[in-house]
Amino acid sequence: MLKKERQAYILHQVNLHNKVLSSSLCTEINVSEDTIRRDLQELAEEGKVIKVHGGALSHSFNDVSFPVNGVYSQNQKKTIAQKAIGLISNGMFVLTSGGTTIMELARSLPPQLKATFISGSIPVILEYMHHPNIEVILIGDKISKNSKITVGSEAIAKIKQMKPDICFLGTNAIDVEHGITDNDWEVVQLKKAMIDSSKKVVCLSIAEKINTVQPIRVCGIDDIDVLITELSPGNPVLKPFVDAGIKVL
Amino acid sequence: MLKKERQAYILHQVNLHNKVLSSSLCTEINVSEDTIRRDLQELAEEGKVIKVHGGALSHSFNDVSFPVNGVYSQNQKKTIAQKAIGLISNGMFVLTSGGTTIMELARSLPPQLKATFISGSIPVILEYMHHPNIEVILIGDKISKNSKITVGSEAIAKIKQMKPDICFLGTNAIDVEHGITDNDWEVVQLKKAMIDSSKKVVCLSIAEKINTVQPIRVCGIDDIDVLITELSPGNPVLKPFVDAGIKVL
DNA sequence: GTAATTCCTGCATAAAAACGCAGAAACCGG
DNA sequence: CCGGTTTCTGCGTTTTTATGCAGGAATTAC
Repeated sequence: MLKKERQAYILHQVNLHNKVLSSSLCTEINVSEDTIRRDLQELAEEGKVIKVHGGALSHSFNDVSFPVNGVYSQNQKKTIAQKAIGLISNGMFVLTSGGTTIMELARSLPPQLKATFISGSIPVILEYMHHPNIEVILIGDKISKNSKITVGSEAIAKIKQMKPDICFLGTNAIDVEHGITDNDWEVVQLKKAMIDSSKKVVCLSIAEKINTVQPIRVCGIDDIDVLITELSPGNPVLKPFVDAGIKVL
Repeated sequence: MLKKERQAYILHQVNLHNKVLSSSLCTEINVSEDTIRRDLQELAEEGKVIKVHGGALSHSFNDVSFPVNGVYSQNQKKTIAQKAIGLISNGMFVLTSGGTTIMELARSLPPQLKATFISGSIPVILEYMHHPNIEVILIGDKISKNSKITVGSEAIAKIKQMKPDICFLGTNAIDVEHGITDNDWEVVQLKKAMIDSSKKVVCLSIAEKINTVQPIRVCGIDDIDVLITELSPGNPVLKPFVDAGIKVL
């Protein structure tokens, strides 16, 4: 087999599977590992693959998945934020959790909106503060440095005293069977309280998180009134939620 | 599984869920905890995640900071902050108001200090959050967009429930005859509550504000235990305060 | 406080890479 | 077709890398 031919084959494999192992290539093509290594090196120098210890990766693997500066999947989250804004009207009391999706919602609020926003998430509160017309209520308590929200019994007690018109939950994982789940015990306690207090519960989730599960349960899907993703409501992936009686946007 | 591949997976998980545990990752990917830890360490060095005890956090909304516009008389305020820090010891409950002098205090806190800091000022709270060892309690209520602090009866009620060891007040105007005065009614209400609750009241003021008066009265000088300025305690301008029984630093 | 995790350091091992070399194959100008 | 040159390939050796393991220190949780 010719060198060029071999390299073309390797390139094809990389693009097909996003990854190749030197070891498997050399048995497939029946050449020594050195040859494969030299081929990969050449391809890497030409920028056609990314060489790593043990094999090579396709370009798409490495670059795309990592947002340098901003938010992961920001465009999807912007879409979600726009849909969510449609549910808010003037004069409403809106309770929100934290998370990057909610941040996106906060940034996208139309300037003329007059409503009251309540949250315990510091980054989200900062966004709300920039808005000219909304009132901002901050839920106080001990601050969790990890999640940048106030956590504890005081915060939960405060939430339970309220009866907001609508509640937006940034979601970590959602599944038809297990409902909303999360990975931080304190955050879960807060979200539970938020769900209990609110007249209407809206769950914001990028499609990637649908049908994933985390260790701690927040609520079952029965407790959710509306589910918003960046997908169109007719998408098959959302059908189980529609069937369960959730309004999907 | 290739190392890069694994790291890409980890990064993806972090971006998706904002937080990962080393323990759960190592069962998911089926490698030893050491490997996961080394991966997280590398990713952290590349600035792609933030490593914490037991796992890692997403970078996305973790470095919140307030736009800090040039602080007026910063050097004097640094001097004041240094003097104020001398009054804080490990284990104390410290209540603080807002204002740039307090900001300077927050920034200057020694990293090894372990204490609990309480405030309703968003910019100050953000500074406290950057500190590795202090606990931060946020007083919640409606946010005043002007002064960036929480104001209202809930906030005042919360303060009244506490009995902090010491209270640091950033001062707008102080005068031997009229005591501490200010120009924002809501802020004054809060400061009054803070003074009432605290075992010890420390007033931080740059010399420029001494012997000035604002329209609304916070308290008389009898209520002040300690006065800190950038001047030496022997300075003639401070003599009236010494004579009034205030400890001047 | 004490117990349980988690972290770090050094080390051992196995896998992979780099290097030099030599034989084989391809190329090329006559 | 042929000698000379270049390129390619495989092999053995040395280096580097990746990973796991054991212990003691540090941190966190109860």
